Amino acid sequence: MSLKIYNVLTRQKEEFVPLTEGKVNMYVCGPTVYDYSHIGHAKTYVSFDVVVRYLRYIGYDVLYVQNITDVGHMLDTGEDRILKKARQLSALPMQVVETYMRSYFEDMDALGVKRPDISPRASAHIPEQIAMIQKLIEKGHAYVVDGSVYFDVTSFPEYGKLSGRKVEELEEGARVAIREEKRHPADFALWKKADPEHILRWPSPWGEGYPGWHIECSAMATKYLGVTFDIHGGGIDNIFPHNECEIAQSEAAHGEPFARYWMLTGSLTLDGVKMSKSLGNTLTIKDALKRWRPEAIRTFILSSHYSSPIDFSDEAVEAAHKGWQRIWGAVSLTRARLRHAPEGEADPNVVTMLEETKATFIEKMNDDFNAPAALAVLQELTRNVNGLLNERSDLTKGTLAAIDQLYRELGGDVLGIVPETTEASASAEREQGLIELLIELRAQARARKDWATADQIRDRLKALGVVLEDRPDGTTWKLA
RNA sequence: GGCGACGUGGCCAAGUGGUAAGGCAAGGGUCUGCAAAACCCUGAUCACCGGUUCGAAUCCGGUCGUCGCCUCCA
Repeated sequence: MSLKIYNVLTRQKEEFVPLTEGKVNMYVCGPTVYDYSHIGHAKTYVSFDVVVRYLRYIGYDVLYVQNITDVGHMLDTGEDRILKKARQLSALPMQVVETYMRSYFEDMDALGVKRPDISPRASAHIPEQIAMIQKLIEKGHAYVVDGSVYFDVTSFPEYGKLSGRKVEELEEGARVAIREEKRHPADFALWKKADPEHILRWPSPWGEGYPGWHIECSAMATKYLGVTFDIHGGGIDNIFPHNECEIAQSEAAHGEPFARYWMLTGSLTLDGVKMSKSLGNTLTIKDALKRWRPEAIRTFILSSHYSSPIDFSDEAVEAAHKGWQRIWGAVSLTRARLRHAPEGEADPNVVTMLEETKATFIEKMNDDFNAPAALAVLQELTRNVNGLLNERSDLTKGTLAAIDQLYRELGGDVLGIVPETTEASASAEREQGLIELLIELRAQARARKDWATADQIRDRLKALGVVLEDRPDGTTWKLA
């Protein structure tokens, strides 16, 4: 069975056939780095992280480009977001950019999001953007007015094909254009003339200015992925005008299709309402990570399809966390048992079960990256594994290693919710030794039915965050 | 006002024509010194109305409701 992707451009689920066999060129709109990243960013980039991980898992050579917007993104007041923040902090614009870009990568690293292969910055690609604008002017798709350049939407009949909007409708509902110099209210800026106080500025054929917001993505995607490439991703909230403008600029400039498959992620609300600065209900990734481990947040995000909107709430994340703990418990126990298991080949029956699990998992992911269904497969695997762990004391190293390996692939490599190492192996050797010593002493106490001592050890360790569980084959421990 | 999405058991959520995955919560049970964990068992006819069909959660029409976009947003 082959991979199918819901293509927003055609509003259909289509078989995925890359331009070049075995290779995927992919672009995802990145953040504008003017503040700390919030959990909405987490939803989008974790979603695409799993897309990239899966494409690689099934053998594609993926080139993943995600921009960093550090100039050109205007507020509706016409003010540059970066400049506004810089003024608030009395800092240089590039200090602001540097601060929040580093913060963004920190957050993504913490969430287990693999870094893009290229993270191009808009401010580092001014010449490419200018060249593209010039091409658009030459081809009659853009016009210059007093040092600024605008894209002429009437010159591109397909404008609106992604979002389903029509220029005529836009005109009706459009607010009074702030810049009267535009010929059509829907025309958008490619290049803006810099006012004297605007310090983010570059020389151009039209005078000192700065690029519009949309042109960077077109210019950088083209530079690194080619005129036509395979997948373009982003949040659904950018479908208009941003994504629409990208298509218009690129296809008008090159006369070739831009991205072939468009994948857009659903938005995230917080306790039922959209996050917004004015309501003050934003939750940064850093704050979320103080409450939940990254795997819990990833599991929560992957519990709904990437294209669905999700609502972030304590209860929902907590439920996802519990579900994750069940999987992680089975993985930890498998690895613990592996250390003392008898040598031997893998049990053929278990191997068959694992193969079926893997096949089903792939089937689900092939269906437009259905992570929630894939997660359910992992849960069923976990039920089977826990059953084996409970009932069979004779599991060999081969069997246990095969189980561990499947979790590493599906839960680790693809979904990124199964860590490489368990707490036991990750923690310091001395600490491990101390815990095991206490477990031994407690076992002796239990043997002589000294429950007071046994419980004291367990309770004290629990207070320190070390949870003991007595099983038929011995006591295991894990970090809470 | 325009465009679009959605409405599945207490909660979250898969499932797009053949009699409803999974997780969380709840109840019962097994195991256990106790606990924890795990395992087993128990529950929905899919917002409502009408239509198409041998047959629909799944297609069509309508009603109600929720949300997103249309202006900056991942």
